[in-house]
Amino acid sequence: MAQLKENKTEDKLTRQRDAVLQVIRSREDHPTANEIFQAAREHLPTISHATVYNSLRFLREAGLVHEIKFGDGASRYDRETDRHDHAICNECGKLVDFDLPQAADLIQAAARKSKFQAASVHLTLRGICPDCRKA
Amino acid sequence: MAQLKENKTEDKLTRQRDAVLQVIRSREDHPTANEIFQAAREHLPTISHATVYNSLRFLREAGLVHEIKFGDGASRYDRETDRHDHAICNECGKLVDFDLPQAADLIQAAARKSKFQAASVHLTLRGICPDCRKA
DNA sequence: CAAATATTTAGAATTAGTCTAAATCTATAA
DNA sequence: TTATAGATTTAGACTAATTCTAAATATTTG
Repeated sequence: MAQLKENKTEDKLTRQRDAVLQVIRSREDHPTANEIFQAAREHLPTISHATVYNSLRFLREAGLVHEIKFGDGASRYDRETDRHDHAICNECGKLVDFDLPQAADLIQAAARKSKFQAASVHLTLRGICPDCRKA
Repeated sequence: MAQLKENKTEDKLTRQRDAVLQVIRSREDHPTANEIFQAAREHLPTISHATVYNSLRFLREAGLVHEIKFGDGASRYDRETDRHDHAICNECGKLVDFDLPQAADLIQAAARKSKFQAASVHLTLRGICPDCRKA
């Protein structure tokens, strides 16, 4: 699963990869691969499905985008790569970023309890978003 | 999404549902729907794919099992239904339960930051599990 | 330029999960 | 007990997300 990068061209930001990155950077929300594919096609009409997935893997491994996987279907992609937490609406599925530094502080305690060597921690709140609460 | 149970037979633990529940209860780990299907067939050879999914939904809504959805493929099912946290190994994908009560305590702060009405919080640690650390 | 390597493409394949319609089961009321 | 209505199960079709494959294209380097 872990791979070293040794080739010269392996770290290139090609036209397709850049188009994918620009789509993600231009959006406040967390688009799915398919939404990114649709948007990228407006600039690069021949870009393929597989290339979007390949580009997303490349950008994720390069640390340029953040992948969010909560079941509920497709992975979503986030331009925010700093550590942060997520809230998910149980009604409409909306996904919102926020940062709770106290969650980050629990990393040592979590490592101790789980016996894992910690890489990152991340808190998920489930509840009702402001819009759904109104409705 | 929320549904009230009003019919007489709707809350019955049928033979198929019970077989699925027993599979989950008999395991320390977190099987996928497909693993549960394979195991349930040993006791109930005619049970179908769809019935396993229907049973899992039923058991989840009844609070008898806990569904865990981290991308990486299929939902996993957990006999532990009390609030708890998860650690996921970045190497081998192993999923381990633990409880960090301090994470539960952050629910109010998380609700305040996200503006959501909170239902639950849950912390996810990513890192390297003890087995992979050895290897 | 030519060879080697990397990337992209289109479409097939895979996997998880849902849907459908027919068959079966269960509870109940005449 | 029998008829029937409602619930459940079944097999298989279907959908959606993602990965794989093999051929075509592009890029780098000697």
